[in-house]
Order: sequence, then C-alpha cells, then structure tokens
Amino acid sequence: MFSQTVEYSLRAIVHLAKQPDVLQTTAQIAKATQVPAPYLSKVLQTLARDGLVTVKRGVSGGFLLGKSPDKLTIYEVVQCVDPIQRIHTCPLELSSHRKRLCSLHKKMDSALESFETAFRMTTLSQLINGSNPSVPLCNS
Amino acid sequence: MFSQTVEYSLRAIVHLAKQPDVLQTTAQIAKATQVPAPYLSKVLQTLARDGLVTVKRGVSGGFLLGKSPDKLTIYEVVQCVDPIQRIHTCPLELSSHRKRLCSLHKKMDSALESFETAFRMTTLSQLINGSNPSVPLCNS
DNA sequence: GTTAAATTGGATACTGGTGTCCTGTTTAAA
DNA sequence: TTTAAACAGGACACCAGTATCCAATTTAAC
Repeated sequence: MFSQTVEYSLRAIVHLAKQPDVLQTTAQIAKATQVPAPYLSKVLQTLARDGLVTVKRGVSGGFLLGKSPDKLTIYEVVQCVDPIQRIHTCPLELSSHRKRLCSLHKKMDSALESFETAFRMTTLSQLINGSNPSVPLCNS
Repeated sequence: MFSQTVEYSLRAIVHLAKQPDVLQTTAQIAKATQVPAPYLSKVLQTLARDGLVTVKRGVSGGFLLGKSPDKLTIYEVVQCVDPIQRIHTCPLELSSHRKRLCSLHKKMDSALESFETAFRMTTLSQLINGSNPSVPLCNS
C-alpha cells in the first residue's frame, strides 16, 4: 500500500525532525533510518526540490529539516514523493459520471479521502512529542 | 494508490453483481468494464480461486457472482487480488518496537485501518442499490 | 590553492505489476 | 461424434519503481 519511497522519506523526515538544527549527511541519515544510502540520496533530492528539507553542499554539508516540525505534516511528505491520487473523474470516462462519480468510484475516493485526512492532520511534532513511549527509529 | 488489478476486479465484480444470475463470458465482462480481456481473464481466475466468482467452463460457460451481493464486501475483493498490508511489526525490526509500534508506524497503520474499514463495511448491494443515481459502469 | 567531504546528475540493472499471446482442456450443442 | 465456444495455464514483452554506481560539481578546511 505504501511505496518504499514513502516509507523511506517519512523515516528520513522524522529523523531530521528529531534534531531540526543539526546538519546530517546522507550517510548518517541512511544509517539511522536503515535506508539504502544511494536510494535515500535520490529521495532527499526530491524532498529538497519542494523545500521540505534544505541542503548544504560541499564539505561539512548535509541536510536540515526545511520547515518547522509543528508546521510540517506527513501529508506534505507523501504528496512530495509519491502523491495520493484522488479519483476526480470517472476512470471509464463515462460522460454521465463526469460530474458525479458512480457509487463504486465514490466509495473508493472516500476511502482515499479518509486516508489523506489522517495524514493532513498529523504534524512531525505530534509524532515526536506524542505520548507514545516508542521513539520513532530509535531502539529505546 | 489503487492498483490496476484492484480497479479491474472491482469493476468486474460490480458488473456481475448487477445481474447475479446471468452467466457472463470474459469477453462480455471485458467490454462492459473496459478492461483488457486477456488481463481480465487472469483477474477472474484469482477471484474464482477464492470463490468470489464461480466459473463454468466449456461452451456457453462463463462467470457468475460467487456470493450473494448483500453478503459480499468490496474488502473481500481487494484482499483477494491485492491485499491491504497492515503494519503489524516494526519495519526496522527494532526490538523495542516489537509489541508497540512507534508513533510513525502506528499512524501509518491507523490510516491503513480506516482505509480497510471503509471497505469492510461496504457490500455490493449497497453499491448497486444505493441512492446514487449514477449506476456503476453504466452510462445512464 | 589544494584537498577531501559531500551532494548532484546520469547511466545502468533488477524486480514486480501490467498486458498480450498461444496452446491445451473442458463441455455444450449440433 | 464432431465441432466450436469458452476458460486455464504458461511463456513472453513492457514499463515503472527500486536500487546501485560513477563521474562531476560544490565548498569547507587545511
């Protein structure tokens, strides 16, 4: 259901959000998140394109979270790397369904909607400062 | 988000559910649902394996819905052809997350759960006899 | 200025989902 | 019994997501 890219990008963002002011290299993030470094590199590029992470190139460079953790939702991350495709028009292109989806596709889309909403309402802060004793990515 | 296989299988099931007692050939279903016939053939095989459709081979054969439309949920269809993978154990295999997922994966799984629930609670009857004037697969 | 750390971008390989085709098997109907 | 309709199963092609590697570029530190 979730692509690897989504899983990886969320891990990376969460890791950065835990120390929002600390520059981290791809290698460091890769180790902490158990994501293959070369692939993570591509994912970080994508995140950087949308400003979700900021990048500093060259020696002693690395990545930083691009937005404040309490203003950054996991929805933004997902949409950046592998957008949730809502169903807006009839996949069969039936003319009479153009404005109003049939019950099947309406149901499918409403499932997507609730999925989307769950992500829209969750910020990185919530994940990190929540009551859950299990710290993301951290074996403590 | 939805695989083609899920989309196709739901179309086929809905089509069969509209006339639960009428044998339909792969070609007929393919035409009505706008699904490539050879691929649909594979999907129908999968559905038949789980008894969601029943098959009659040979001349004047075809497919029938395998269960009563009011007892068949679209969840069963999805789980048959392309199961929703809930997150039960920590993807990073962190020992301390074994029993209790961290906040990130808990959130991801709860999104999957609501997704799943939406499907669990929807029967084929509801889709077909609902108040929605747009009839699935039908340009009326 | 030189060096080395670090990201960028391109090229490449692998894998699974999607899609097609062909042969074999079943079976109703003529 | 023969024929043809229809599904079953295997083989194959294609493409996008996943993953790796390498050369080029940037830039801090010496």
